[in-house]
Amino acid sequence: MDDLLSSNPGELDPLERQVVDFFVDGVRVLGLPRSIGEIYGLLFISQSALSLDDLVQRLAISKGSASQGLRLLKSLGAVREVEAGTERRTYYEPAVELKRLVGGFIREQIRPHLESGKTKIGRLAATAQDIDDPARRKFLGERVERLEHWLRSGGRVLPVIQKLLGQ
Amino acid sequence: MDDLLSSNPGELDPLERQVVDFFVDGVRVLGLPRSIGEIYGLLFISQSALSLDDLVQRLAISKGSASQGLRLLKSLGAVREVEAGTERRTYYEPAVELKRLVGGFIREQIRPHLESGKTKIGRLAATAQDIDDPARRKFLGERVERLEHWLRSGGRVLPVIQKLLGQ
DNA sequence: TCGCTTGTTCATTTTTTATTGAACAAACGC
DNA sequence: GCGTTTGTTCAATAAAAAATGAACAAGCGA
Repeated sequence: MDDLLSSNPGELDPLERQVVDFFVDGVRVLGLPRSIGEIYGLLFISQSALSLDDLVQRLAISKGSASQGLRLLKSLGAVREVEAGTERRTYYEPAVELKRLVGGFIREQIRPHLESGKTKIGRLAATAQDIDDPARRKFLGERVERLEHWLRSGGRVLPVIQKLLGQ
Repeated sequence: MDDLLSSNPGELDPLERQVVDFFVDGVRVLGLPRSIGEIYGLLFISQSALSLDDLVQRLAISKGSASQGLRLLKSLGAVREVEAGTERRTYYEPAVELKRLVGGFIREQIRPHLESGKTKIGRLAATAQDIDDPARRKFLGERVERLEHWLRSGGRVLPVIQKLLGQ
């Protein structure tokens, strides 16, 4: 029951393979699993939206991987569900605007770490206060300040990045 | 043969533990192995430079890990060897300037990926040219352009990041 | 209600990545 | 030369992360 442009059989053609591999490499740099790159890559190069089952068949991955991968990609704002009038199953298409992709990554993967880092440094500062030896305590205070400076800098840079990529 | 401030026995004190754990978490975000965080963390919180053997003993890691970890950290410019007048063994101290750390990470871990990405997109563009169907070819051309745009944007943002963190 | 389709969850298995440690090299003094 | 110290390499092992797939829900129509 193939329609004209999508729903191919089991294998990827060479160009699709090339694109998928490109994204597999790309997401590894970001510390994300390969299935994420495969899914996004295939969506990126497909002219029509794909269903979870399309992804399972074309990429030869499990339903579990496809489901989890789509969830993460949705949380990053990297794929959206497409309105399919009368269809029951949902179809997905990629977000291709750099601004959105970077924004989602920063929001979901970077900011939470900056936040928890801030908390940990707070605890660290408290521990450092309790050190008896004054010279040691002074040194630790400097180091803690250094960490705080790092985080502040990080927090200031992120919006600039987003602004620069924003169009 | 302990001297006054360094060369402690086998274990880390609670504050050292806290700092080391902080960096272990930190480097995981960057996709680096935990031993990297342990080594850098201990150096960061130590008032005197440490030798490879100090790291092995204090962190209870193998000589192999310490050696490889130091190599990576040196390549990132995150630790430097300290001049030890008459000593035979070499001692290491951390680089704590954000500029240097970020610069090293970009140079060693980001730029190479941007470069290889550029190459791959070139090959992709070539493959896309050979597609027969004109509509499909047009679509692929647009996607390739999109990728090229992403990489150009990335290349433009990196220097800005470095500049903003540069002091 | 049942049966069928679509999608999610999570314990187990597989794959990937990091760590270990033994063998090796290099540098030094004697 | 030899013995000792310091550090590196890399094949084998251990640890961590991702993928699988079976069991489970949720939605829908008959």
